[in-house]
Amino acid sequence: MNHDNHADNPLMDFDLLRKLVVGIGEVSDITGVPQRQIRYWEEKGIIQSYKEGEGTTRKYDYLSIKKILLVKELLDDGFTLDAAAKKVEERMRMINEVFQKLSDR
Amino acid sequence: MNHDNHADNPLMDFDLLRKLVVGIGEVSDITGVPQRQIRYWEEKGIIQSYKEGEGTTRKYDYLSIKKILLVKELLDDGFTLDAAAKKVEERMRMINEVFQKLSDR
DNA sequence: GCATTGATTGTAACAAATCTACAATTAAAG
DNA sequence: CTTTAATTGTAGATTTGTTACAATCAATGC
Repeated sequence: MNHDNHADNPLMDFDLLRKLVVGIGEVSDITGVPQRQIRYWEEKGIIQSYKEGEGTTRKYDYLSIKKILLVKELLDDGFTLDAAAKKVEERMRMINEVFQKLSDR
Repeated sequence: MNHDNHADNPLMDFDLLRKLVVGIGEVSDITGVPQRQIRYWEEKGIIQSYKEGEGTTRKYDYLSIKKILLVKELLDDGFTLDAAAKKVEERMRMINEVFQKLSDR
C-alpha cells in the first residue's frame, strides 16, 4: 500500500535525512573546521558524534553539522568556546524541536 | 548581513543537504543494497557517484541514494536491471526538477 | 616577567573503510 | 547446455579515521 513513500516528496524525506550520516573528513570539508578541532570540541562535550559499532569511526548527522557550524560562527564572533557552547545549546533546543515536529509530519 | 542563513530553517537548508555526501558503506546501510552491488550498478552506468579527488573514495548525495532506493524497489517488483534503470531515469528527472526549484528558493 | 589556563595543533602507530581487478556463481532464456 | 544478465567473492593495496601523548600559542592574573 505504501511501497513508495520516498521519491514523491524530496523536500520532506526526513527519514532519509536522519540516516544521512557522514564521516569526520566530510564534516571537516563541509564546515571548514579541522578534524582535529572537531575531535577536541567533542572531548569537551560540546559536539557529539556516535559510532555504529565497537571500535569504528565517528558519524555525524545533519543536526550535528549544524551545531558545528553554529559554534564556529560564534567563535568567529569572539565568544569563548564555553560561551559559544552555552549559546548553541539553546539554539539547538529550538532547532531540534522544529525538526521533530516536521519529521513527525 | 546574512551571517546566519543556516539554523533558522532546518527544513530548507538545501545548501547543507547538497553537501551531505556519504560513503558507500553508509549508502549500503541506508538502502540495504550491498556495496558490491552498488558498484556494479555504477559500472553499468545506472548509478553515479563522484570522487572528491584523484584516487579517493566514492561519495553519494541525497539524490543518488534516492535513485538507488528506486532501482531496488523496481527490481523487487520484478523488472530487469535495464528496465528498472530506464524507468528510474524518468522518475529522477522529475525529482531533480522539483529539487532544483525548491533549492532555488 | 612568567606561570596558569583555555584553545588549538602535530604526529606516530595502529585500525577501519574503501578501492580495483580478477574470477566465480547463479538463474533464466533460447 | 550454452549464452547472457546479474550478482557475489576476495586479495592486496590505498585512503580515511582512531587514540594517546605532547607541543604551541595567546590572554589573563599575579
